[in-house]
Parts: sequence; C-alpha cells; structure tokens
Amino acid sequence: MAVTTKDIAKLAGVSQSTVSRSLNRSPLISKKTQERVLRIAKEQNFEFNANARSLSTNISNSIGLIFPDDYMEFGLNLYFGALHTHIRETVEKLNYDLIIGFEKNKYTDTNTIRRLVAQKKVDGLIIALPRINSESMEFLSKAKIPFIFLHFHQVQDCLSNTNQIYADHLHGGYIATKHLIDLGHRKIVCLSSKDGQEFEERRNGYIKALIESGIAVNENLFLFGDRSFKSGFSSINENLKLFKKATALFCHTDIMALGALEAFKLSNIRVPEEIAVIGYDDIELGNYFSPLLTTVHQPREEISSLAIERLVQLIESNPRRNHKEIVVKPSLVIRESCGTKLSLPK
Amino acid sequence: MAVTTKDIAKLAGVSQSTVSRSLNRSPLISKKTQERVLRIAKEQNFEFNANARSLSTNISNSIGLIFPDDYMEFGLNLYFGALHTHIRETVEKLNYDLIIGFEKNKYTDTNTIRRLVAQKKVDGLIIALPRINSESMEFLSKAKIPFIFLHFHQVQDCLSNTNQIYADHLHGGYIATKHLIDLGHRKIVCLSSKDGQEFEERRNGYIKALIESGIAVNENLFLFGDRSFKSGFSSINENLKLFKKATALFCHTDIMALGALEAFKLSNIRVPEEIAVIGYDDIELGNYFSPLLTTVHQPREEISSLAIERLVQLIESNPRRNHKEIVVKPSLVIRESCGTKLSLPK
DNA sequence: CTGTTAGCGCGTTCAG
DNA sequence: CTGAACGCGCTAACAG
Repeated sequence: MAVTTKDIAKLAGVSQSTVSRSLNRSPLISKKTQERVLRIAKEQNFEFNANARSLSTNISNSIGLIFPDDYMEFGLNLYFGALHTHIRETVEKLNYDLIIGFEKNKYTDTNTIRRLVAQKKVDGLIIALPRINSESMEFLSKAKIPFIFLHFHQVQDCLSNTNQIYADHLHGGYIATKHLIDLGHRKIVCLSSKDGQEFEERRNGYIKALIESGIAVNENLFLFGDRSFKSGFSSINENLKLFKKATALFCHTDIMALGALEAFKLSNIRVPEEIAVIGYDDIELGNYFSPLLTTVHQPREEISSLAIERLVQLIESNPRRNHKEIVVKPSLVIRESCGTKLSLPK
Repeated sequence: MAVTTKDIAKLAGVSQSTVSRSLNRSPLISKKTQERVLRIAKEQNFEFNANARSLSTNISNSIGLIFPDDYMEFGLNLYFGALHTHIRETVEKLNYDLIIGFEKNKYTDTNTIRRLVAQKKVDGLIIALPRINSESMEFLSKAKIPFIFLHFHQVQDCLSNTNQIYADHLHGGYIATKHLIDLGHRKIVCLSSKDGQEFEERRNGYIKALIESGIAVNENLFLFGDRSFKSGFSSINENLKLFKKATALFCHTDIMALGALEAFKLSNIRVPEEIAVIGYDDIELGNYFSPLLTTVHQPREEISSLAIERLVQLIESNPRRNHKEIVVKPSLVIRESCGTKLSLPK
C-alpha cells in the first residue's frame, strides 16, 4: 500500500540502494540521480517506514519521557505541565518523537523504562522522578542507553555517575529567605513538605540564610504540608497563632502559597501589610490573584532544553560519555505579596 | 547485544519460529515446550524488538495524540492537562504507548499527523484540535488508519462521516443558564469567546434557556474574552456598569470565571450576594478559592476513556467501520458562587 | 505440533 | 558512482 524505496527505485529506473542512498544524502551519489530520486520521492509523498529503518539502524528517533505517577495531584501539574511543554518544544525542534510514560504500568505491573528500552522504542530517556526505583536503575546501568534525570536531583550513591539536570533548590530557599530578611523580617515561618529531596534542600537554604544573618533557627516556625493548595490553606488556618509573632511566610510551593493567601484572606489578615508571603515555583497562576505572588522562579525552560539537547547529543555521538550534573540557579520574582519595601517588624 | 528469539531458540533447543509461536501463545504449540520457552525467555529478560515486530505485522502498538499548539495558553492546560492524564490512564490500561505531538512541526514545517501515520509509528490517532486543517484531513481520508476527534466537534461537511467524541456544549450552556434562571435571575451576562465552535454552542444553550423561560435575549449582555483569566478579569472590570442591572454572570470558562471573581472582589462586589457567577469546565482550581465556583462539569474522563477504547476497538477489529459520534452530557456542579437559594432580583 | 522458508522495508557491505 | 545481495528480528505461510 504505502510507497517504499523499492517503488521509487522502479519509477526512477535505479536500484533500491541508490534510492536509499539518495534519500539519505549519501555523497556517493551523483547530483543528478539524487535530484531525480528526491523529486520522485516527493511526488509520491514518500516517507520512510520508521520500523524498517529502526530495525536496521537500531535508531528509533524517539525519546521517552518518564513522569511521576502523581503529577496530577497536589497541583503538581501546574509545574509539570509547563515542564512538559518546554520538553515538547525542544524535542520538536530536534526532530524527535516523544513517548510519554510512567515508571511502571500499574495494570500490567510492567516496568515501562525497561520495556521501552528493551523493545527499542526509544533512543534515550528523560527521567523526571523524585527517586528512581532500584529495578529501573539496575536495568539502566546495564543497558547502554543514554538517560538524563530531570528536575529531581537523585542523591543515592550509586547514581553519582549519571547525567542530572536540576535546579539549585538550596539556593532557591536561600534567596527567598534572604529577600524576606532584607525586608526586615526576623520571624519567618517555613511551610515545606516532608517528602522530596528538593524540599529538604529548600529548608537548608532557608536555614543557611537565617544563620548567615545571625537569626536563630526556631523549630516552631516549621510547618509541613503535602504541597497542595488545601494543605497550604489548612496549615495556615490551623496555625494562625504563629502569626501573632511571625511576620513572614515562606511556602515551598506556589500552590501552597495561594492556599495560604486564601487562609489569610478569610481571617482578614492583610498580605503583605501584616504578613509577607513568598512562594516557590513561579507558576503562571501566581500572576493572577491579588496580591500577586512574589516567588522563586524555577528555571524550567532552561533545564528542559538543556536536558533534551544534552540527551540528543549523547544519542547522536555515543563517544563522549562524560557524565555530568548541571545545576541551574533559580531566581527571585518580586511582585506584591512581600511588599516592595521594608515592612515594619512587630 | 539484546536477546532475540533466535537466542532463545538456541537455548531451548527449538527453532526460532517455535519460540515466536510460544511467546505469542499460539495454540499450535504443546503446553510443554511453550512453558519451557516462556521460562527461558523470562530468565533471559527477553523483550520483543518492537521495530521488527511492527515491520512484519504492520502494527506499532502506539497511539498518536494530537493536541492544539496553544494548549498551554489561556489557562487551557488546566483543562487539557486533565484530559491528557485521563487519556494516558486508559492508554496504559489497554497497553499501548502514547506519542504526543502537535499538528505540525513548526521548525521543519512538517505535518506531524501525516508523518506519524506514513512512517507507521502509530496505529491510530486521537485528534483534539478545534479544527483540523484540510491537508491533514485529506491525508487521513485516504489513509486507512482509525482516528477519532476528541473534545472538539468538527462541523465541516466533509467530516460528517468521522468518529467524534465530544461533550454537548449546547446542553452545558443550557443547564448553566437554567440554573441561574431557576435561582430567580433574569438579566444574565454571558461572557464567552469568539473563537471556537464550542463557545458558540454554549451561547446557543444560553439563548435556548432564556427563550424557554420567556426572557428576551439582550445583545448588550454578551461579552467576549479570549478564555484566559486576564480576559475574564478585564471583561468584567471594564463593564462594571452592566452589573448595575444584571444580577448574574455565566462565564464560558472556569478560568475566566475566576478572573471575573477577582474583578468583583477588587470592586467590593460580593459574590453570590450581589452577583451570581457560574463557570464552565469544572477545573480543580474552582474548588479552591472562596466563593467556591459553581460550574458545569465537562465529562473529560468519560470522553477520554470512550475515545481510547473506541479507537483501540477500531484498531484491533478493522471490519466494523461504522463511524459514529458520541455526545456526552455535561452536568451541573453546584457550589457557592451562585448562592444555593433564590437571590433577590433587583 | 514443529521446522524451513520467505518476506516486511531499509541500510550496508562488496563488487564492478 | 551504482547495483546485487545480505541481514536487522519477527511473523506467517507451507511442509512435514
């Protein structure tokens, strides 16, 4: 049915291999016959059969993207949705296809990473998982396929030798806190999450900024939610007394910050006049509601395109197999929720 | 490198075709040898080479999902992100892989639909595009590959004969408006969008409900935005005078409704006490901010799973090629933004 | 029930 | 520069 190189060969009066070579721009072919073949192929709307091609070249021209199962929960999609889009963008530019999957198929209980690679459906993987499971990792370390961890920094010892591209959450936590301190705040509540390396790093950044400014770290100022709007809301609601003394709040997620803002609103506590609030992520939504959210911008565009570009580099030039970790610095986005000038410490 | 059926054959002391048959659960094979082959394959962590398989069967076991280019804009991702997730869910259940793409690659200027199909990378397509372009459509009508339009109802004549699964937006517009009317409202502002068939249908539903209740349709009560939060905000902000008489607002998008709520808030107009607001989509976000948004639930789970299930059906049993359109009814989600009882008409 | 053989469509030697 | 021939890994007749 579909037109093949053989069909083109017949039409052009040459052999199939000449067609193949022409279509692949082999230098061995004379300009003249190449042009003729290309013209005919175009006329016939020829497209390579990707399967045949992949079978003989062992190249699929597809990249696998592994996302966490729960990326729709907790409002995570607001961040991962954007990440996903940037990835798509770069993948398109580099002319690959993108296959999306989770780490394992919960219906068949199959490991998707292993399957995609073993079946030769992908040439490389972008893995955006908080923590890859050991089965996957064991498999990948044997397979000779390029893969890159994106967003999440894998801290397990055995992974020190892998490609990782992520943001410097410690620095993010630091600049957020520093900003509040510079604004005159001394008692800063820290609303974080217990699960996830990145949150621990943000807390460390928070602590670092405090210590650097000679402010004692107060355990009572730590609150923990699950990253969601609701947990931001209830964490604040159930701890309003904290804000009799505290004058600022650092939420480790924008969506928690929005929940917090809502809680303050319902309690008639004005932001930023009475409490300064800073978020983390810089999701678009923070730009919508009043007061506009001051936050830490996650460099999602940078890490996405860096990851894909590096992955494709690894795929297309096997030799340079020097693993490296790329750490991108987040930046401060000052809007309204912290006030723009010094607030009056109580 | 990778283990093949030939390798298994050698290990099992049988021919390669016996291995193939065993692995494919052919009834021709004796229980005994089949079990042995399966055991050895398992031991060797065998996986089929998808490319070789696809080459000989002409089945890729992948489904292509085509999304609109702008699905990250206007807050559309809040709806499409959810749609995407439900699709992924069903695809996983039915054990296919999912390749995501846009209609055309803007860098290479290639039509992705044509390419994926012609290259045999997918067995079928889910197309979630407001309006497919004629090049794609022309191609698809010749190609003998199953495809289903999802979410967007294609109204072009030539497409009457295709599979389409979408929600009944007319009905959605109707029940939203009816709800407001039942609550006692007579002057209902309609904030819609000019581009998109679905919005026209929602407007028609609005008009139908009005007429049915003997309320005159007032052209001045129509407002148009671009579906985004910002346009919801500014549409209301710039037309506050309308609400001296009007007592209700029907926004054709939740995210516009949230923008509208924010505008009312900043003008100290209380919702629902002074103005009743109803949205459309039922995005998760509507559940967060006070007043919680009353809205029309889009049956995204239903249409997603219906679409995938039907597509797979078409893929796996070529014969039954009866095209059909499935229209799913949206439903009302009553929360706070319209009030729960009759409001007092001015 | 099992082995042999012939493709699937393409890339790639190896000759010429 | 071009063609003939082979193989990638698997499925599917066709024999036995």
